[in-house]
Amino acid sequence: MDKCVDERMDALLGAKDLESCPVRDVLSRVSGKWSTLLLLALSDGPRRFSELKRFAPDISQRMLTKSLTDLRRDGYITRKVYPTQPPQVEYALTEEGTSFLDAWQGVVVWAKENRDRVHAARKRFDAEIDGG
Amino acid sequence: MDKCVDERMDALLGAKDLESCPVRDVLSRVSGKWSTLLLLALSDGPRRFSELKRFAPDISQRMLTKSLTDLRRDGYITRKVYPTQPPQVEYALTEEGTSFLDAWQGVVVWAKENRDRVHAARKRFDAEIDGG
DNA sequence: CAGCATCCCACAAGATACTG
DNA sequence: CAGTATCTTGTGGGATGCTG
Repeated sequence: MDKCVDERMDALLGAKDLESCPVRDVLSRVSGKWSTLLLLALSDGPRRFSELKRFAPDISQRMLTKSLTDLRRDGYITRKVYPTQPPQVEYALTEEGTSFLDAWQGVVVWAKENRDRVHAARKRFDAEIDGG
Repeated sequence: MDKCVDERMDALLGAKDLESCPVRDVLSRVSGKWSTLLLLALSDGPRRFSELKRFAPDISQRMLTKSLTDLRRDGYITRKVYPTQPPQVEYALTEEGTSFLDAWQGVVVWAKENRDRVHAARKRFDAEIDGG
């Protein structure tokens, strides 16, 4: 069902050679509330669990763990355990994660450049509604 | 609260001159299940409500209406009503919508190019879990 | 320190029925 | 045809407490 959506999505993009859900499938992992932020947090280099938590204090521990696991599962980051006492765990971007971030930057830059336009549009729209 | 997240996000991107939530705020509108698909559907030219519905048969009418309204509110698309009987309504990309799609294409292309890698990573990860 | 388990809630999204 | 209104459900995410 979602499959056919992606087929149409692909049709629009010029690639007809698909057999299952290419785009939505991949992007779903990265569309969560914290995923891209965590990838960005790792873009200067490896970070420990507690460093990431400090970086995003408003993330719940549950979601930090979950997001990191999901990103790891899809190959965006690695996890290295140092058998110290207490234990240390270090997360780092893979090449896949780095190349994704490159693509993602385009969207982030767009969002920043067009933020005012978007807000203006919202204001206009809401005013119209009020006006009648 | 989300504000500081965006500040950190921006810090990572090198822009410190912010005062509220620039990135997440803008992207939230476009992170829905249907938004980008509908924008893509409009990329060949204007489409009527029923055409969009046919393009994505698995969208509910409620979500089609809602997504189109949201996109319109943020200035990505326009809505033109032709006073015929029965009525016709035509949706079209704005320049803002078009330029967003340009940025978005980068991510879509990445997703398609890296789909196999992502799947392979998932398989590896799940196998490890099983193995112990 | 770096998690996992459990409970809970808000909100995105679907289903269905009705209207100008 | 192009919606609106209402009810319901699924799930992303938060809060809290416990462990190696």
